[in-house]
Order: sequence, then structure tokens, then C-alpha cells
Amino acid sequence: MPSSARTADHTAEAFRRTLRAHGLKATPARIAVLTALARAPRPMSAQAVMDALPRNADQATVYRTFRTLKEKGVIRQIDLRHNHAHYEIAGAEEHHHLVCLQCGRVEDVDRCWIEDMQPAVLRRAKHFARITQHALEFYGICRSCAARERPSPRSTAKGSDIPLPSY
Amino acid sequence: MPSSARTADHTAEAFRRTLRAHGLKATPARIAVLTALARAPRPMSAQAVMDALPRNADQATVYRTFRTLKEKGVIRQIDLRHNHAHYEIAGAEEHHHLVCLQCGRVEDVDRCWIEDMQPAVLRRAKHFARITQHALEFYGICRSCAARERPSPRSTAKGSDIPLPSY
DNA sequence: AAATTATTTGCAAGTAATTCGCATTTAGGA
DNA sequence: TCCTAAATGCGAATTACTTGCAAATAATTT
Ligand SMILES: [Mn+2]
Ligand SMILES: [Mn+2]
Ligand SMILES: [Zn+2]
Ligand SMILES: [Zn+2]
Repeated sequence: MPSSARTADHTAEAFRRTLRAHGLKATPARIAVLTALARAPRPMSAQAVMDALPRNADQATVYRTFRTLKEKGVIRQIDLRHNHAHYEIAGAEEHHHLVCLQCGRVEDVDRCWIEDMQPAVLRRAKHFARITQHALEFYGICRSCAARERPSPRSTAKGSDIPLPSY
Repeated sequence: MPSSARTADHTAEAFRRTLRAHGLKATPARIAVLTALARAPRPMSAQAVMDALPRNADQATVYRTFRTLKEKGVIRQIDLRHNHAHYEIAGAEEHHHLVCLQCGRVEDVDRCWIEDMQPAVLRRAKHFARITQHALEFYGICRSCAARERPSPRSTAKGSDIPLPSY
């Protein structure tokens, strides 16, 4: 009996289908990245993925894979306040993380609660002594962007980036 | 009649007192950074702060000021998924942000709600067409760190950084 | 008010993370 | 099997941020 979504069909074949379904070529590199992410119990950094991949793991390819799969919604970027981005497979259940500001340790929070629930979150946690902060951001599309719908997807790099106040 | 906390005493004098209260020297640079953050309606990046500061605004000083004030809890770091950190004065009310994934626009959410409340958040929002994601992270101290309490505060840089799995 | 000193600053150089240009390879349809 | 758009790999570039160190200065102390 398969447990939950973490046990989903994270087989090479499944990934191959997912990629094709999104109109992407099912390359060894991409399948390897997805497999690494699927195996890891925590969000992974580019470096971690590269180390996990046996040989041929070019950084440019890994980063490009992250970007592509993130755009397609196959993986999710997680901010852990380390000095680099982390990614995890965008599995079914929405969940959050407990991040130690001192050592960086990360632990999943199985569901989405907040503030008043912090005591409860802490009680359920396995490795945390206390919670001192939490951050919540909503991401979506603003009115003006929705209006001129499709002015060019905001690539994470520069370009005619964020045409906005305060950088 | 002063409105809410955003109108708090964000005067140079008030900042001077705050700094001293935290055992820091009330330098022109620090007061200028705080004043810039106080004036801005949105979290600011280092670049934005430097541009806002009339003359003498060295990047090293701005970054060092961010780090120091963040450690003291005077300002708060905000992740907007742009390619750099943003900061805002850690005013009274805890609040979150609406971030446009396309153009980067940012808007405050006055209170802390979640998920089921997204429709309501969207209704209250002034500039958003839709919310497609939200991210919540809890920050605190993990058990092992709490145990050996004070092994050296995790500086944002490297060093004997995160002694953990997956980078 | 001048002397004292631990902090803080400014500048220049250094790093870490991520991106880009372009020649070469390859997945997958014809 | 051929063809071609898409993807890779390499190196160089960029960006965000940090650091070393000498000079400047805020807040004592006298
Ligand atoms: Mn997770
Ligand atoms: Mn805000
Ligand atoms: Zn927008
Ligand atoms: Zn810890």
C-alpha cells in the first residue's frame, strides 16, 4: 500500500511522461534532476542536485532545468534563507517548512496553518525548539499585468525586468 | 491625527534612540537607511536604498547596516522572489505581501490570513487580478541548536555554514 | 572641551550563485 | 533514417553580496 504523495509514481517513466505532457523533451539530464529531487527528503539546491547526479551534471543545465520545470509548475522553488534557491517536486499537498535560522535545518510542516497555530506546529515538529518568525507571501498576477496579459513571462534574470518602484 | 503604525515616530530622532537602545552608534548612514525604509511604501532592495540616499551611500555600508539591523530585529527581510533581498522596518503589525510573478509589483496584505482566505485577500487587494501561489515558512531554532545554544549566530555568508544534508 | 577608543565607514578586491553565448549534440517527429 | 527544433556543455560574464584594512568618527572618559 503506497503511502501518500511522496510515494507517487516518481519513476523515470513517470517523469518522462510528465515532461512530454508539458511539451518538453524527456532528456536524461531532466529525468536525473527530477529523480534526485524525488529521492531527497528536503528541498535541494543546485549544488546538491549536481552532487547527487552521478557524472555529467553541468551547472548551466541544472539551472536551466530548474527554471523550465518551475515555469511548468513541475517543481517549486523554496526560500529557506540560505544563500541560494532550493527546489522540490510540486507534489499534491501544499506544505510549508520549518527552517532553523541558526544551522539551516529544514523540516516539513504537513499542512498549512499559521500564527495562532504555531504552538501546535511546534508540538508536531520533530526537531524544533522554538519558532521565532514566519513569512508568508502570496504570488500571482497583478491587475495591470492581467490587463496586457502576456507581455513576456518574467524571467528570473534581468532584461526589461521589473519596471517598478523600489527595484 | 496620525493613522496607524506606518506613521509611527519614524523621525531621525526616534531612529537615533532606537539605535542607541540596541547598543549601536547612531550614525548618519544608519539613520539615512532607516529613514529611506520608513519613507518607502514597499520593502526596499540594497540598490533602491542606495539610490534613495542623497550622496555618500557605500554598498558595503548599506549591506552591513541591513545585516546589523536585521539581527537586532529593527528591520525585517522579505523574500519577493526578485533576485535580491528586500527589507522593511519591522513595524508593529505583522503583515504579508502580494507579489506579481510577472512584473514584480508588491502590495501589502494588512493582516495574516491564508489559503481559504485567498478570495478575500484578492477582493481587498487593489492591484491584483489573481493569486496563484503562496509560500509560508516558519523560522526559528531547532532542537540541536537550542541544546548547544550559542554555537555562533549563523552569519548570512559562508564559514562553517549549514552543517546539513542537501546543502 | 580635548583626549581616548571601540565602532563604523569607504574603497577596492574577492566570492558565491546564477546566467549567457555559441558551437555541438540529441530527442522525437516525419 | 533524416531533419530540425530543442537541449546540452563549456567558458566567460553578471549579479548580489562580503571582506580586509586603513581612515574617520560617535560616544565615552577625563
Ligand atoms: Mn517540503
Ligand atoms: Mn510590507
Ligand atoms: Zn504585474
Ligand atoms: Zn538548528
